[in-house]
Amino acid sequence: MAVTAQERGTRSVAGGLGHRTVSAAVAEALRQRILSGALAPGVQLRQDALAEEFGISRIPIREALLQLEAGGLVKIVPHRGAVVTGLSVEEIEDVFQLRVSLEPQLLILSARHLTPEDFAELRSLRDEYSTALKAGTVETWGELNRRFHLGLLRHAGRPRSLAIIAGLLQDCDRPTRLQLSVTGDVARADMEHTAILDLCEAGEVVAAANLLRIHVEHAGRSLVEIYRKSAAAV
Amino acid sequence: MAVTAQERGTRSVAGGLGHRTVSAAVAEALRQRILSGALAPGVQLRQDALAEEFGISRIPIREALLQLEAGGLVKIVPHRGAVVTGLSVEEIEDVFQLRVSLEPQLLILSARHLTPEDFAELRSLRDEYSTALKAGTVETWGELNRRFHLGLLRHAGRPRSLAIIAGLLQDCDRPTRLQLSVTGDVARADMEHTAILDLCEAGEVVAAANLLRIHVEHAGRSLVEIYRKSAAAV
DNA sequence: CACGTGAATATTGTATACGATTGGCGGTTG
DNA sequence: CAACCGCCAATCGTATACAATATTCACGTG
Repeated sequence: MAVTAQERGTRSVAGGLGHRTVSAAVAEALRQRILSGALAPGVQLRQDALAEEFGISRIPIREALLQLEAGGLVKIVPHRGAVVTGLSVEEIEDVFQLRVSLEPQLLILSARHLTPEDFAELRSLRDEYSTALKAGTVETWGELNRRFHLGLLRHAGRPRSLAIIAGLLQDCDRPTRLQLSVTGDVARADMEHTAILDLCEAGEVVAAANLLRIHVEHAGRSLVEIYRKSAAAV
Repeated sequence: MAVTAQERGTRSVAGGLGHRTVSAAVAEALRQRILSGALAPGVQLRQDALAEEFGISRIPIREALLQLEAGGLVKIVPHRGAVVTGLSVEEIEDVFQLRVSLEPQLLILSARHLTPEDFAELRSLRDEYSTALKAGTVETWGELNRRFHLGLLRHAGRPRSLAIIAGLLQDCDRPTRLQLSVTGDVARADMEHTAILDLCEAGEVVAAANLLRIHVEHAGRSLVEIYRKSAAAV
């Protein structure tokens, strides 16, 4: 067993039309809406409306909402419905602090097991990423960044840690769009990704881990600062 | 009608107080069964059987299973049902490694904000805990240990970290029963809990954090060792 | 005029019924 | 004798229907 986190790399990301159940498909659709910002924090999701919109019954809607609650994207209150969640500044700081605590440590474990194929894939991701940034297609950035970071840590042999980090990255994703569309940290992140890759390939795992730590620290600080300025965050 | 476990609790699940929905009550009932070991890893949970046993429809059963999947207690495969999950040795090592990385750090943040009321509660928990151990009532140990550790870290101001640690502690819980009924680490854990409390109250937060780290490290090593010996772990 | 109270309404929670998918079994065939 | 194919039973997934609960608003009362 222990197959909880592996398959999501190959299957669930795979394609929109590969879903075996309706509820899973709805969950994915809603997930993307929330992550893309189309459904803002605080919005209430009414089962009837969603059911009618998707042309299905309420049962799969309910199950999809439960799956989303598992990922922390909505909060369900009995008899009162589901509400899209948002992160407070404290929670964002916490998420980045966790990433700082965990990611470099895992990179040290994972780096020396990265294969040439892994490096090829990571470079490809980085390229996609910088292309997407130049094109201004912010929608895909979070996903690409997530896959990049997870790809780096893939071979750490720590499945539970990886699952946790996947969740943290997803939570970073939503607020990060804000950061990216505003600041110039974009280019910096791109350069840092490249540098981390180079250090890993050169076998300088400790230096790579340090840079990764700085990379995450900076992203966190920058994001928190922006969040504090646009103080409307719930 | 082989198993009518409904009798053991005179009140029907639907009438259980504290739960506002049937699905939540079922989820809690199943959770306790899994955590207590009554439902071993690998066991398949059939919705029809559970529905009949609880005297309710399959819908709340399904939703309860989804909630359990959120907590990682079962794995649901489309069209093939839910199976109780077990942790591999690697995952257990990972869980304890995560606790080692996170808990001491949070204790440093939390310790100086612990109030006299907090200390009173923590001492009470520790007393309950040692009493339960002398009485051999292993069932409650996990819950008490969880509340003790979470209570220590309560004021760290890191909500997300706390939620993650809560999950880690729950995952430690199941395999830990094994450890406790076998080894003599019981008394040691009790003493360490007391010592950690004393150091916190004395303001020696760094020393307390160090001891906490050692405490968790030892529990992890001991458990992994036992797991490796009784190699039946799935 | 403020405020508690009650019924009406909207929304969620659960039961029942039907359809879809999976896995196994027996028959047939090379 | 082994392997393949189609049928059948078991189980899960979804739709429809009903019940329970929370929210809203009008109403009467202090």
